[in-house]
Amino acid sequence: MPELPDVEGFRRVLAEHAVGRRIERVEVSDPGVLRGVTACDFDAALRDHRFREPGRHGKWLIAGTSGPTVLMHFGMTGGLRWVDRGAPAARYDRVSFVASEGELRFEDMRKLQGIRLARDDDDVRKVIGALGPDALAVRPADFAHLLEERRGGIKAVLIDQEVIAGLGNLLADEILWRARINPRRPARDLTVTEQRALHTQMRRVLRASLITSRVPPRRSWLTGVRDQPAASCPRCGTALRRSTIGSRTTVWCPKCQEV
DNA sequence: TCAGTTGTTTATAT
DNA sequence: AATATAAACAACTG
Repeated sequence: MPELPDVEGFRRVLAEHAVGRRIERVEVSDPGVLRGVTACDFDAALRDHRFREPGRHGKWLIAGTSGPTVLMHFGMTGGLRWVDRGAPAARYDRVSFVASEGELRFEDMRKLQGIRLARDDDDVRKVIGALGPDALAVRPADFAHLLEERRGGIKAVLIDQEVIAGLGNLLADEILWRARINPRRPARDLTVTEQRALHTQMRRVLRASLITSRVPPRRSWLTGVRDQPAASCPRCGTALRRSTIGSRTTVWCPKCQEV
């Protein structure tokens, strides 16, 4: 489910299929995913405009057009597909941007987040401006500085979108496991070596995940074994531990990631 | 029936 | 003030 690599995949769907296409109309089958705008106004604002090259910041997809900008957040279950015109609706299709060559479909089972309409750059900034730098763009020195400013545990800091944008639960656990850092270590207590390791592993995990547009559940990765009933560390074989941090399940290796 | 789910926000507690 | 936790959102799955 959507973390930075997944959203980057959705960005590519838009970039490969929808850029330059004229939006004939927007069909809203469930207005529950539209935030701060009615289906009628949304359609009217976008009609006859063309998609431009899309951007992304953290988990937000920034879909610019020749008119307003569409901001999409996929929550835990959202997705974006390009389909033939008039293709049968999937179970959780909520909004369809109809062009003459095909349709861009926003789907989302749980509707935890949704779609916003930004009428100008200022509207975009209201949403994106609250976020920290994108996880793929942050430089090592800035990364270290961000960690030193925070008092909380390192995992809570990594998934805080106002610190760094794009990391979710799976990515944070995977990155900490690779960097051999305990998720409850205070962020400001990390040594310079640990800060560097964390940044390096963050980039490495993200780059690998971008290829498949998801955190790959390979058995050599924490992500590949974390949901097994008696999961053991792919690196050392020690039984993995589970606990809850920030109300989400955290998995780590008590041997590789000693406090 | 119950617990759990890869995201975010809000209320409450520390 | 900052940090941590739980609940809520909605709709499933095992």
